[in-house]
Amino acid sequence: MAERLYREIGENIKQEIAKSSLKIGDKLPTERVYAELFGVSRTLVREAFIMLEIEELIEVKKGSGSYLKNTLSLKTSNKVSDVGPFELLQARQEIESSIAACAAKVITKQDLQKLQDILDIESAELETVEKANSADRDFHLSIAQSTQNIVLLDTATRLWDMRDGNPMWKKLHARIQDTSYHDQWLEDHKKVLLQLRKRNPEGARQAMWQHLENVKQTLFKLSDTDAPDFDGYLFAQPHS
Amino acid sequence: MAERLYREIGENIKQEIAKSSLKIGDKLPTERVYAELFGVSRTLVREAFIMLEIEELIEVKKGSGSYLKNTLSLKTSNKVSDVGPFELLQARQEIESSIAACAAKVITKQDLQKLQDILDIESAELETVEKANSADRDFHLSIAQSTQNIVLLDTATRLWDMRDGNPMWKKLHARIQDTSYHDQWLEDHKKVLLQLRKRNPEGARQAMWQHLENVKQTLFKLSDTDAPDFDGYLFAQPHS
DNA sequence: ATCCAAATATTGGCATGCCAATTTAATATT
DNA sequence: AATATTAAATTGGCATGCCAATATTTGGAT
Repeated sequence: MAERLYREIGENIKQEIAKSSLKIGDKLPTERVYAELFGVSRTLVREAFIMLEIEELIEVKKGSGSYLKNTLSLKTSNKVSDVGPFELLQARQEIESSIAACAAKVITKQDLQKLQDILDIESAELETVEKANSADRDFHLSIAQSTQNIVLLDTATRLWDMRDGNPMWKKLHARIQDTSYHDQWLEDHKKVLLQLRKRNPEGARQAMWQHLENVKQTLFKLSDTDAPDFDGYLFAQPHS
Repeated sequence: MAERLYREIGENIKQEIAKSSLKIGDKLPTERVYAELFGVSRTLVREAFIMLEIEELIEVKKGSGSYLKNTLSLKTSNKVSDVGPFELLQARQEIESSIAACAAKVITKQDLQKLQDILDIESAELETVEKANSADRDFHLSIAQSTQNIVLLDTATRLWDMRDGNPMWKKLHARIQDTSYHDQWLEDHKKVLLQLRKRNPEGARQAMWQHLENVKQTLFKLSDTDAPDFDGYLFAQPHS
């Protein structure tokens, strides 16, 4: 695996911590103890400790010892980069439906007009996949922008852009362009906009929820026909 | 400051990278170069490199060198980092209440026990501000973790950590420790946990919403007594 | 017996030095 | 001259050893 050793040591230490019943604030075994336990030098353990410290799992105090600070990061490899499309969509469903509800409360006429313009583009200009994709993104992020909350916009943007980092998504996306689920989603978008026009928070939440539910279902069907490639990404099924 | 040296070295290296016009993929100066530059041992620089590697800023290759991987983390002040406490809390209210609702559907007994443990710590151990703050963070993020969705956990973590980058928050936070709003919030937390126990999504959503509403109101009052310092941060008032 | 101070032990901080992987330069081979 | 082979230099990997901060024990004074 050609991985740097301190990472392996760090992961091992995480597991040791998880196995033991250490509580937050408790003192960890010393570097020397782990060094002997794993049969490596203390330097390496120290580096692993630095890793855990950066991950805010422990706190290191000179002359005293190291202390458990946080039990969250224990689950190995919290890498967000290689998260599956379904897990990502699940998160987007939760967050974006809330954003839609929030937007419904404060959306301006200009924002509504902008969304309408985007819908017009989506209706007409289905030429290329990129165009459609870009319009789709515009629609979702414009709603986030309508909340007038930079943090919400930033969060939505971040979630959307996570797709691009994942190779699985491209496969799924390639299949989407063949069929015309765009029509379904266009209808979804219209429903969302309608609720936003009515300034109905719960209606907007529900409409956005349903939209992303439809997207999930569509992707699920697609992945079903291409099952082998998507092994390991199905664990994060919608749980409702 | 009493900060570990490798952190300081790491920050210095970040600045050096920022000053120089290195692009992604470019080779960094060697550990030995930095060691001589800063007048420390290579071990220390190596530790700083590990820090940057954990932060996904660089990639270290044995025998070859270290390479710039990501320039995003360099920006100490991302556009969102200097957002006001109220705008941030508003966003957290929207998102974390949804997360709570989501968690209520799938939370395990272990997760519930863990939350109870955290509450116990919050109840008893109000010694230092850091402890209380750490427990608070643990409570909120543990709920996010209970959703078993890494993206949601990542999002919640990101939102929480935005506080630390903002100087305004520290001022507010300094005032909070004086008074005992902790009791109020502890009660809020208990209510949230109760709804999670009942596995009542809408109850959990409401409880978390109310909790963050209370936090907002508290901060608003505090900032009111210290009005001049918070000019420019009040634009993002709760809009409901 | 209690308390305080000094001695001792423990623990992380850090520098030095040698090893292994890789890259680069030199040299041989065609 | 081009290419393959080999030697040298570069670079990160890691262990050892001593230093400094903290914690613990000891012993004497009251």
